[in-house]
Amino acid sequence: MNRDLAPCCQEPEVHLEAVERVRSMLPPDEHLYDLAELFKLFGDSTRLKILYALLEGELCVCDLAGLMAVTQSAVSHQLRVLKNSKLVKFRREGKTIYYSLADDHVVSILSQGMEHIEE
Amino acid sequence: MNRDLAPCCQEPEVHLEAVERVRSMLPPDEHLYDLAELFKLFGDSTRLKILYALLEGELCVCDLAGLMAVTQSAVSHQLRVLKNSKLVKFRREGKTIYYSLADDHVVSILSQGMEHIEE
DNA sequence: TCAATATATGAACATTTATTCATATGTTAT
DNA sequence: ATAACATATGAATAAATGTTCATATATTGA
Repeated sequence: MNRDLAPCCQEPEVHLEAVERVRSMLPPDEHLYDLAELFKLFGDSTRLKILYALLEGELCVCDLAGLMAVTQSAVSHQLRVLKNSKLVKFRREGKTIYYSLADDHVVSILSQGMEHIEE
Repeated sequence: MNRDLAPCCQEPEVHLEAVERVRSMLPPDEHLYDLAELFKLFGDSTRLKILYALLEGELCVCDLAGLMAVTQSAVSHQLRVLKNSKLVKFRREGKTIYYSLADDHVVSILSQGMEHIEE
């Protein structure tokens, strides 16, 4: 890693001030990495559909699979991803497992994104 | 919630009501697909860093490359992605090309995500 | 116990995606 | 026109990711 690399290719002085200001305000790399991981979760239409479906309330795996015309296995795999990331939670009732949203932020993130789309 | 009901897989009638309600409220597939594409843009730490850097104002490609210790080529490729998606815009000044955010929504989407991370 | 049902999971496969390298394009100054 | 510089881009490579298939686990009821 070249931390003290010249800001601008051959004439460092030029944008040095702006670059240093930006550098000091950038979130730490670790945060950026986590944030990317979060957005990645929303970056798949299967997972998005699951999240949107769960906005209305809890649903079981079969409900979700039927709703979105996707294999039970595919839904299950994606639910695991969402579960591991603490975006959904679940409760068991006999053989059935009901999933629901675990985090209010999900709603606001979805809304912000959709607002942008609907322009 | 009145979930004192039987499993769904083999007896579709059971959660049928809930499923139908959800189905009627789901955004159209095309929207979901577009939304996934949007979030995918935020789902890479290189692109995230570019967007965060541009929050402070316009920067040229070399500024960005230097700032984030990444190849000029890599930055350029990602800038093209962001440009094609209308998240950044650019202006030319001689040999230098300055990039800046093209959309206010970028800020709010980033904020929402970061809020979630910082818990 | 065994069969049936709901869900989870591992492995394989196909697809997407980000980076690198080499080179091309476009701009300016000489 | 040529050299130098800033940026863009195509091809290749490697890594990550989503789905499918087959099978495993867990729960219930006979």
